Amino acid sequence: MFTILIVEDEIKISNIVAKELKGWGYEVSVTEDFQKVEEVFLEIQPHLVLLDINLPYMNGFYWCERIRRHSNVPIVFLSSRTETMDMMMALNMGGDDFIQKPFSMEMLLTKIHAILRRTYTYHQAETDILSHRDMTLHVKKAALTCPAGEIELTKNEFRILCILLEQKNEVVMRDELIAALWEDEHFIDDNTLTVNINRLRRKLSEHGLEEYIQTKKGQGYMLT
Amino acid sequence: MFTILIVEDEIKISNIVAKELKGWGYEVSVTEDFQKVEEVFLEIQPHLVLLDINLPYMNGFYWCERIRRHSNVPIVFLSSRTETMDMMMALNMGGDDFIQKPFSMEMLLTKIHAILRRTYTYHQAETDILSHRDMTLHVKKAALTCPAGEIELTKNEFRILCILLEQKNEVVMRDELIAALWEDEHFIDDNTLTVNINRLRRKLSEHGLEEYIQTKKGQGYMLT
DNA sequence: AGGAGTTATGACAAAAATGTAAGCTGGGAA
DNA sequence: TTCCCAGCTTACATTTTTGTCATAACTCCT
Repeated sequence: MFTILIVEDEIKISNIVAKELKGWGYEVSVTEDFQKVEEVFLEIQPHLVLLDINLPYMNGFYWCERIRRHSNVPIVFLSSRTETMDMMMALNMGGDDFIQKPFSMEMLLTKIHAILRRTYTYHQAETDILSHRDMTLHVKKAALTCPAGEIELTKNEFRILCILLEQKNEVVMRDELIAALWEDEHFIDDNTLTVNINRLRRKLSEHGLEEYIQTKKGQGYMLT
Repeated sequence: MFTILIVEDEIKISNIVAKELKGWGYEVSVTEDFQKVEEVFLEIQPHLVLLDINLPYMNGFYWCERIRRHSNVPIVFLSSRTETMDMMMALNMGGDDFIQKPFSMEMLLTKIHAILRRTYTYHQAETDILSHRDMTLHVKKAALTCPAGEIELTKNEFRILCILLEQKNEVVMRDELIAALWEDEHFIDDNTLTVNINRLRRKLSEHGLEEYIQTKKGQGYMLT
């Protein structure tokens, strides 16, 4: 469940917003005690911050800057100022969106939803995945999928493929691979890498992924 | 460097925008051939899509929906329609932002920048590392480090730890773990999971990480 | 305390992964 | 052509990993 922190001095507004958000299943904390924004923030570790710009003690930009020193939590600014400058400043300081008062609750919800989705839902799925042509590596499963099905990878195969995928369309030096796989064990047979590449290639071929790993003679390997 | 795909039928506009974006160091592709949006998309694999809503062949919503079947790339809608409904629809369909024409180039750049930051910059460092207390899992190396040094993990240990780390401070059900590790092999011994947890625990203990994995009886396991 | 249900542990055999050695290939240089 | 060298392939022994079983330990009831 998502937790949202509202930093707003107009209690009338924060009450309405908090109630509405709670109705949609969010957990909501409100603070008007601006001296304590950071304490509250650390305590509840919100998934998103709704931050009014016009605050009595220090303005929203100040708190945004403070929050950004330690956290990448999404920040949505609220403001009755309509100047474009404010809006751009908010975004340039690390804010994620800007909503002008008065706003419709529906719009607020939609924007919050979109940002939470972008921040938490999408990314999680995306970063676990490295793909290239017909193969998809599910990093956190250490398994590969292709049109022919799932391919189980050993630790070595997984590591090699990760490195190649991270630098696809670039040559990865043999040395770099050896360093990455065997760290300090410098007594490793140079041919060991070749054998491991061979085994990976075979496993790919067996599942219809042929000639994915290309040899760059005298240098290393490359995915194409 | 970031690649941006512009899908826009008014060439006047796309030219101006493309030129401006290029000036800021983005790589830009433009398409007005809407039959081929998907081909172009797959070919260039953009980091962000600028999508006009009012397109002659199929509208922007349609393409958004098509793109979202395969990709979570950020999508920013452009539209001369100002109705709130359009804007909300755009966000609800998986869009990330909505810009009304006519727009200032500055505003467009600011928004694009904010979204790219949210999508790619913030999380990058965080994603291949999962950590908890004294242990750090380097996801793409399938290896764990702790004050005592590096801990080699087997495939099963790695998978279990990934799942626990992704949901740290939450109980992970035994069923969930079994499903994640053995997918369809429903003839797996239920105790097999216990044994694997046991082995993982032992390996952690041997490196000074004791009592990290807590048993929640009748439910599953939890990292604390 | 007794008993049922759940989790932990140790042992073991089967399967998989890994490093190394020995010989092979194929293309470029002499 | 012949030779050389980087990389490839096959084979094999060793080490790891893995699933299962049998048994122990624990927890929560009554």
